[in-house]
Amino acid sequence: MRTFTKVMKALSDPNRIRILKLLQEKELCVCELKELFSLSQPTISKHLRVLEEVELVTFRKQGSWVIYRLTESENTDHAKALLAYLRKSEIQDEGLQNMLLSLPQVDRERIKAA
Amino acid sequence: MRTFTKVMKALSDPNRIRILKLLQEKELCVCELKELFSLSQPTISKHLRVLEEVELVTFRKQGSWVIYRLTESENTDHAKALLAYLRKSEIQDEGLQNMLLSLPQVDRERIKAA
DNA sequence: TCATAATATAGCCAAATAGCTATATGGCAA
DNA sequence: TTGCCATATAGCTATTTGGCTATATTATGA
Repeated sequence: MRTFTKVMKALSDPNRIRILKLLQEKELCVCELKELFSLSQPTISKHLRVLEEVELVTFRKQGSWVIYRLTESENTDHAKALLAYLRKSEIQDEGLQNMLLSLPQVDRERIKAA
Repeated sequence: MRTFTKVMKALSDPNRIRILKLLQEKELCVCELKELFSLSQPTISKHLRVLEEVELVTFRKQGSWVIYRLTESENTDHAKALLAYLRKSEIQDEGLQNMLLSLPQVDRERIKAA
């Protein structure tokens, strides 16, 4: 029960849904997400932690970057099932649409150079 | 977006999940749910209102009873999709198991007589 | 080694939430 | 009517949550 409701709670915040929908397109580091959102870096990190705690996302470290991606696997637990559901769901949201449009221009190498 | 996250939030409380799993078995009035849960009647009513607002449940009135049931339909919106998911999901919870066991004995006619 | 960039953690605040008690509303029966 | 049962609403409280700023941590590069 606890697992289920924790996953649901993780999915009940619009910014976390936006993060997941963006990660559907490609893996992203915190600094890239920070550039896409109008949120402070610690707030982004906190959301990522919530998503990671219920295994909706995982990360790898590359230098000082922490690069997040969706948990992928054929498991049938709630997190995986709901990620699959989210993937096929159309989520109407202007903010998200704009982020998806600017996503191709977002690039950690460029952010680093700046 | 709002619709999606509101449904998720409705599903992020253990007692509301228990209510939905019980309604999977049969429709129930508030007084029957009150007998199953260790919660005050207003708290039950509040949870039902949350579920009703996102169309996870509907109700009909019969005398002074308000009888709730799962929203059933072939629609493909989030509430319906997640009800279907919940229906096929095993939710491990001792409290819920016990309620399911005593469910056959719960009967609004008997409660009325008492 | 030291400075800087990327990220995480701590701690604060305002808003939301889940519980409660008290009270209002609506239907039915005497 | 009047009283009672079932339910809903109002309003309180403790806790959780999503945001922030300030600070700690870690990796890189000069």
